[in-house]
Amino acid sequence: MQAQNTITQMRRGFLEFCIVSLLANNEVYTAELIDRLKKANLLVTDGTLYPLLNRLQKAGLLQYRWEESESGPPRKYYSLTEPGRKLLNELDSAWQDINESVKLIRSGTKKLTKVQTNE
Amino acid sequence: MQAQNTITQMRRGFLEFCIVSLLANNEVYTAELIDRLKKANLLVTDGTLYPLLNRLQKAGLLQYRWEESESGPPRKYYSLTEPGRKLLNELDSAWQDINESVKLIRSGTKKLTKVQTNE
DNA sequence: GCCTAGTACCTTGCAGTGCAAGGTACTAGG
DNA sequence: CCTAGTACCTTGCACTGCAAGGTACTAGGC
Repeated sequence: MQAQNTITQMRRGFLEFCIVSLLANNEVYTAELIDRLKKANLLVTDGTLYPLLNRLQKAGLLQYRWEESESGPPRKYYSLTEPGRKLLNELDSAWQDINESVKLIRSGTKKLTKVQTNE
Repeated sequence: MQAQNTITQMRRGFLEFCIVSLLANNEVYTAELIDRLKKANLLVTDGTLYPLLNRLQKAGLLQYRWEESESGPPRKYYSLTEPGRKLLNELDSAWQDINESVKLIRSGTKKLTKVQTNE
């Protein structure tokens, strides 16, 4: 599966961007995050998420707070720190830049693609 | 540099997408590709590009043709194969999907971010 | 013929990531 | 106790971008 592999690569990095975005306004715990990402058509497993969250937390970008649950073990509610907010802004810019680049490249392509695939 | 690292991740996959896009209409050789990517603000080194092109070629997505140069060694001009064109379409869809997802997530974020950063 | 500079192609090794699989620990109910 | 459900975490694999270093062709000076 060539395409699938590339698409996985595409989603790299955005995942982090999306997560930081989702944490920008709410305290959220992992299962909730997975759920929200799924609603935006980004399928992620917890084996992906936990290392990512831990990494961001150790880097000082996230903070967490334990809260007990009535239906199981306690939950870790994450939220952004001030540096995390700064990162979010940087990623937002980067995202817009990349978007711009892709637009630029794609715009020069589409017209000619049509002609060529016509053959 | 946390942000820089993430941004590198972000560009993963897109690079492949951009390259396939650039090859959609023209035969291009490596140095030319680097140049065009640079014009779209995507800085890439040849150490990144050669393995990528070789990989795509071995997967049957690209084909190449040697052409002699007047100012040095011969050049390898790449172009898309039919499966490569198919990949381009798939990546295009994936790109739009991701774009949609990010929009969805970001739209829910921005409003509240403003309020919160106001603190 | 030999040397240097310029161009083009390619390989190796490192650091970083997503993900599947497997593991620990808490709660509730029989 | 034992099972089921939930939540958190770790390990190992495959893959990638990139810096650094290498090979090979041409042209021009001597």
